[in-house]
Amino acid sequence: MPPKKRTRSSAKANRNAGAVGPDDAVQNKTGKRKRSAAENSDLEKKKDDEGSKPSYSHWLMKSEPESRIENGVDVKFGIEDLKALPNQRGCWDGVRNYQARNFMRDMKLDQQSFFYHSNCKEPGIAGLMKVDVQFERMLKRFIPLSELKKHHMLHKAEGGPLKNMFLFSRARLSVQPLTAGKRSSKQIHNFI
DNA sequence: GCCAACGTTGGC
DNA sequence: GCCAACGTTGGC
Repeated sequence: MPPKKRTRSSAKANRNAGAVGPDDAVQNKTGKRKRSAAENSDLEKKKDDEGSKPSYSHWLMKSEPESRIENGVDVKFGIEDLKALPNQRGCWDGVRNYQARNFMRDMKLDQQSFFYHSNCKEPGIAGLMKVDVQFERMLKRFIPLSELKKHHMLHKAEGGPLKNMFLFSRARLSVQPLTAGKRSSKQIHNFI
């Protein structure tokens, strides 16, 4: 098995093939620091929002396809790296942000996730994977960030499935739902 | 490499 | 619980 890799928020790689690993994704290093705002809101959700959570069907996950050394470790993990793993499967670890972690907990097996290349020469969506984490396919055509933004702006103005995108409203969120509801998911899918 | 955005930490 | 300092993210 290839060595475990970590990135900043995006994350990656491949310890236990076939498992999305939200449980160990975010750790409390000391176990005694204060709860973050995100953690608190998480707890509240559990308390009084049970059952009324929106259910998402498609996701977007960011990772860095270009080499960059962080703490002596190369964090590179692009879609080609996932594709190259045994069974084209890996484990998406190293996610530290609590909201991102919570989204990972909402994921269901075999849902689709778009593989976004970030912090690189050509940021954008490169391909598709299944929540498993398994490579599914490359997109017919790479969709650069600029194009995503164009669609997003248009949908915002005229209505459309991409009118709300965490990609543009929440900086630094490495795991995010792409859309809610079956209809809009389908629309998005056709799109791509 | 720069730096704006923003989440986290931790003293108070 | 506030908030300044700090660290990370990620486009450019």
